Amino acid sequence: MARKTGSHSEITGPRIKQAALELFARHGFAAVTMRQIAANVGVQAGAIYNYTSDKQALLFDLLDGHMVDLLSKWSAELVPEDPIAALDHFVAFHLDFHIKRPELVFISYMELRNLTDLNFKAIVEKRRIYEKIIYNLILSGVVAGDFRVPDPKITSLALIALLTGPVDWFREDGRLNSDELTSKYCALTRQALGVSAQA
Amino acid sequence: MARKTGSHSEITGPRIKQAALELFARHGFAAVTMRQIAANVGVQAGAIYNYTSDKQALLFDLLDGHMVDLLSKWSAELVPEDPIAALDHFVAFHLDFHIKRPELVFISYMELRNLTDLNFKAIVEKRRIYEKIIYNLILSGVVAGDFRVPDPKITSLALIALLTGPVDWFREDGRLNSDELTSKYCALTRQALGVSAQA
DNA sequence: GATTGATCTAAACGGATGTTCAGTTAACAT
DNA sequence: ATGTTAACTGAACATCCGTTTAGATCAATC
Repeated sequence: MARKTGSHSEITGPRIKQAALELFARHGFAAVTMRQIAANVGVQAGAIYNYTSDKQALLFDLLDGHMVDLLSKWSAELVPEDPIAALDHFVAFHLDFHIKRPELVFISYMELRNLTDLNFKAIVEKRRIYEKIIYNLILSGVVAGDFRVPDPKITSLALIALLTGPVDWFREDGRLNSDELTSKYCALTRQALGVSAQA
Repeated sequence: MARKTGSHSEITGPRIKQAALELFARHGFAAVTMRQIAANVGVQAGAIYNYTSDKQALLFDLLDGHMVDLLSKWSAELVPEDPIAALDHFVAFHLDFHIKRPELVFISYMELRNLTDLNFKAIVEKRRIYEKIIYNLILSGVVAGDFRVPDPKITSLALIALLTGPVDWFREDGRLNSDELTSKYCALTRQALGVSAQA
């Protein structure tokens, strides 16, 4: 047996990526076998190598694609100049982007160590760029006198931890919908950054 | 060859645990082999089975011991009745406990999925107890009128994410020492929970 | 100084791993 | 109808996995 009916190359490729994503997220990169991924797609293990050079590339492409997606989507945003409005905008953007991709967020945090040195550096560099974005955002609010924070650098790291937390527990069909989540976290971050209440 | 000079049972046991902890944290449970752990201790793989029933037990004992340690240490704390002072106390306790055990915190988050069903439930139950502690702490502050939070349940989850974040980046020899970290996070959490500034 | 038991080694076990590859099939071009 | 090729199978590969086990070594005991 070989190819069934119809050409499958344009459907099998994405399906392998999707299966790898789900399995890596659920069981971890090291615990997932190529045979499991293949079985999930309905194909033999060898067929995967028509679409990826090896298991490592499968992981890297997922993580790198995630970061490229994040940075390019933020670049396309029209960010208000007012620091407080910009903060709200960022909170909404970050929450929305991350909540929609819980598996990618999860493996991007978990599986960094399973990247080879070169691949690792490539991802960390893109992450550093994103951290710089939020650092500058906080800094401009401090300079403008809108935010009251003791240490912008620490605050920027704390803010990322705070805003990424919901990925662990938020469910679209849970007690809150995403709009309610966003408005609650906008209020929470405003408060955390010392925005005066009447603003 | 077998035993060198002197009895080693009381030294080899802890060393296996320590090696397993370090390797699990660095490479992940599934990626670490019994032979690697053994080599780290300076022993053959088979010798490990004098101290643990299998690889799974090695992981579970680490995670369970961590939670038992956390809960018993908090029980031993003398917590002020005043909600704001209690919050400060909790922040200091949580930060101190967690930044002293970065590897255990890391694998407690990462390797939950590698536990068997029964072991998993045992850990999650202990974690739930800890989450309840901070939830009640926030609730009492809200009832007393000291905290101003829109949703105590969400705030308690956000607070844990916020306070556990430093584990990822805090270094004892970094820009901040642990006292500075604690005071900055006390201020940050007070602000986040809406404690009025003059308090 | 022989016996015992704790501690460990070295080798082996069946099975699983990532990856390769010769061969097969189905779709398409001519 | 024939040839070509993309897409896949099925089997093989060397190696590694967690775990077991028989036997070696040493400290302690009598």
